[in-house]
Amino acid sequence: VNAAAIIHRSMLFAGLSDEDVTRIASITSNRSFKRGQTIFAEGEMASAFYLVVYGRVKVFKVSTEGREQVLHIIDVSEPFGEVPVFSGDRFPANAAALEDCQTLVFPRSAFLELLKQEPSLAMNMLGLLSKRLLRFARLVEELSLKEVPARLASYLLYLRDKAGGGSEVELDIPKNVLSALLGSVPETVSRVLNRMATEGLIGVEGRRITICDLKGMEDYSSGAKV
Amino acid sequence: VNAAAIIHRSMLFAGLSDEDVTRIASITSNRSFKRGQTIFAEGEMASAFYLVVYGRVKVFKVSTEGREQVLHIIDVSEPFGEVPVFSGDRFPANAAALEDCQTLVFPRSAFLELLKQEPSLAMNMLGLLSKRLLRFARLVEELSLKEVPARLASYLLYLRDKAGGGSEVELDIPKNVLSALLGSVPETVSRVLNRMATEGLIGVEGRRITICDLKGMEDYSSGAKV
DNA sequence: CGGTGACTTGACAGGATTCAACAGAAGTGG
DNA sequence: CCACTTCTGTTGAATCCTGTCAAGTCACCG
Repeated sequence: VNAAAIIHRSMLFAGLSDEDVTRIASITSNRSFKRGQTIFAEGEMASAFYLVVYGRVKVFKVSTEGREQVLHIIDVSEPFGEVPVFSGDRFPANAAALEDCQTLVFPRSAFLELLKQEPSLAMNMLGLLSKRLLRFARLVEELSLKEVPARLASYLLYLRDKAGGGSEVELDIPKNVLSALLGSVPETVSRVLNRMATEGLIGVEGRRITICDLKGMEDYSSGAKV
Repeated sequence: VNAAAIIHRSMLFAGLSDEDVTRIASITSNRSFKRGQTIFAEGEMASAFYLVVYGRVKVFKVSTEGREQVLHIIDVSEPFGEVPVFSGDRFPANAAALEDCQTLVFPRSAFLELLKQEPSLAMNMLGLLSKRLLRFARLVEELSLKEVPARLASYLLYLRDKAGGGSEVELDIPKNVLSALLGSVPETVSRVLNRMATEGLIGVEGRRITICDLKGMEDYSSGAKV
């Protein structure tokens, strides 16, 4: 696979010259993972971060009883595991492959070198971390202040936005991963989906969901009681 | 108040020359707030971020029903409201003064200028945002995967660490703010505190708390059922 | 002294997890 | 190609944590 092409496509390295990109590509190596495989575990020493070449990755925490909370779903051309590059030296969460996937590995020290030489790369990284903070702030808000139906409605509306705004959306992840992303369990998500369907808000056929009552869903997602 | 002195003391501007510090100080202005006063509200356009000179600030989200979730307690010499400098242009949360306090205001554009000229400032900011991400990751974990007693135990142990490790800790915030920080309500926190006391884990006298059974508290904070 | 805010306690209700059982789908291997 | 296991998803019943409502105490301040 062409490392330079992927680097070029990622937001993190946007605006850099071709020359820079090849220099960046030269410090990376490749690692592939099979579906379900652990990429790194919480508490492990971190000497590098990753960029997804193809496939998707989940970043998650695990409770003592084994329940998972997904923090991020990482898509193609997005980086993950970058926090310990700047703070702490261990991964603060786990990462595992949602599908067979390939990653580019950026060694910490070499990347820090690059950062110092390339101010616009630092700015890109600041933008990336800020976006992550925005995401987390929303996640905290939903976990603490909203109930499961509101979180689910938010996610469906988010999918709708991402798809460009039709009335049909398709779940991009299995429902057990979805439930872990919403901070719940598969049973509850299944029930809520059912309830929304009987209330006429949505139609459900497997992973394909039709949003019938957009306004109703927006009310749900804002946390209004029904 | 001497802006340069506060800037010097903050982690964000660590390692910069005196010359740089005076230049930085020159772009700031002062704003004071009374206890309880709103500093900024979620959704407001953000043209600047803040640094606490004295007093403390809470950064928080509010639900439609009015319940609060505290995201951060900002101490002296710490910055807040810095996310929209790099991503989005509106504050993602609210900020209010916990006590009468004074802040230094950093206009966005002038600060971005400085960042480009001073690579080590960018590195400091990357470290800061990463620490915030670590904090958020823990917060999400606790909200989603642990119950209130575990969160409270974690916080008490955190206070103990901060105080240097005795058996006596003093709550640094009122209990209603504490409950909003733990993602709960005053009633529940009061009850849990009571339960821990009757179980002999802690002693409670107003805001002064004695940790009697350190191991027991650590078990609690890890989420182990009792 | 009236009043506001911090804190506590009791009763109650309700959302959500847990446990258990099951149906399909998917992937494996002989 | 089919039997078998594994994973995904669903449904029902019971339990429990936790938030809500209501009332009341205590301390502090104008």
